[in-house]
Amino acid sequence: MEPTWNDAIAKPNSSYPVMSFRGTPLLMDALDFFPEKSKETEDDDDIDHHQSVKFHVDTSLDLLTKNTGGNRSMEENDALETMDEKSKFVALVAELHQMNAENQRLRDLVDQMNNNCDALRMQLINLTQKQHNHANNAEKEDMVPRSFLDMAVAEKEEASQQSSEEKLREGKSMVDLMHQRKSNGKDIEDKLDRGRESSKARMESDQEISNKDPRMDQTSETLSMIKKARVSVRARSDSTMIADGCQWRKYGQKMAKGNPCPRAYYRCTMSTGCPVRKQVQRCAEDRSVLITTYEGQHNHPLPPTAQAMASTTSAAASMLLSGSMPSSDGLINPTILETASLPCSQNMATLSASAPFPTITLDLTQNASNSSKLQREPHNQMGLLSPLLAHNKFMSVPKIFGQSLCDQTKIAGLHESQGKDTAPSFANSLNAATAAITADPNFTAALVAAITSVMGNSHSSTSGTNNTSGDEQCNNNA
DNA sequence: CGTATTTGACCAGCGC
DNA sequence: GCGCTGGTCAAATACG
Repeated sequence: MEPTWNDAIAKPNSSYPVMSFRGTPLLMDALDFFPEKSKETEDDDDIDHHQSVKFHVDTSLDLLTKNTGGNRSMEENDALETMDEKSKFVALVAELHQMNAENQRLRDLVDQMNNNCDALRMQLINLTQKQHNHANNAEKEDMVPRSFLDMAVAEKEEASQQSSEEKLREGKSMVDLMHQRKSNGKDIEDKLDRGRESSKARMESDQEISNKDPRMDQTSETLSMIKKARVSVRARSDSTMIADGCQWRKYGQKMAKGNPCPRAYYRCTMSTGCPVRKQVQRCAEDRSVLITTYEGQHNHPLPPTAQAMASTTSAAASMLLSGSMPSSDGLINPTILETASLPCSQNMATLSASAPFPTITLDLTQNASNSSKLQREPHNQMGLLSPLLAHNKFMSVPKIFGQSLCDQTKIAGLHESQGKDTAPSFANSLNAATAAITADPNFTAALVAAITSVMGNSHSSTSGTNNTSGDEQCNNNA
């Protein structure tokens, strides 16, 4: 059991560095007036620390030896003054130590929170998969005509249960890999490839699984889909791009079918080899609406302003695919999915798992017209957050989406487009997939943060780019 | 001159 | 196989 916030707060580090000659590194950090020198010796052994301590000792001795041979009362006064200054100095140093320790403790807490978040996310994925399995088993018991997906896995269902869970864990480890942003993109690709190979090898070595099993390459398919999973943001903006905190370089522009406005292609330039790309296009119906589609995950640290959108993309991609993870039970075949709106969220979020890439669309334009104040202030879209913020701030976001997801009658249009055999399975799958996405606190918090970020910067030009591309021309023409 | 943008060419996937 | 479309590349161009 990992320590919680309360535990960490209630049990602060008892080894707060105080003024002493123990030679703790924090002492020198706090008093370091030569950071470069300190960095050079930062990785050295304890000998350097002893030398640092000796420096203080020697200084004290120098102060004391300067006044030898003088008047004894003067000596006492100097000693008292020195002692007074030293006590003040000690107090300041102790305060610095406390601030340093507090800073370090907060960093540790953030790390712990991130770890806990990841662990919870994995648990959520696991639970979702188990629910999938239960639903799938119940379906097969109830339904005489099985869907082709069920038929594909029916024979080995019982025997492959364990291997499915192993594959699930494999897939989760792949999702974890996607979150290792400190490694470069090539490393991630290599790890993913190795993971795919090991996953394939594991499945190949599994005598219980037929070579013709359609799930054979589903893990690799899922992984590629994770990389291709997209988050689309619709927002009203007069600028050519929404400000998401990242630096982008335009590498192409195309005229898309059915839209007179060109589509611009950007790639992230905050790090060499960053695989993140985005497409920016104005809506054909309403050219004041800017549609930004993100794809991929950053492989570098992000500024806080970019963290929100990146987290949204990352969480949405991983959770979207985890909800539709076909590796364990073949429950969802994304190619048969179609777009589903979430009416309770007033079409604010749309899950589109249609081929080839699943996409979550965040429609930030729906409520803008409902607010007269917003109409007077076309750039201000904070009103769009009202559906989220009006419900206990961030924490109610999953509930908002969850309610819509629980009402399967609201995706009736999907049932019409699907066969009778596949519709219930699809509805359950979509429900579970979207529930997994929207129940993820990381995603929902990131979603709200991203929306806030976008809204706060929608009227400003995006950092790193200042293009006058065709979409702006299109907007001007419109 | 270095960097960013533009834009036509090229490629892959898909449907017919 | 062919055409269409989306996506990417890279040379040319613009800009600071």
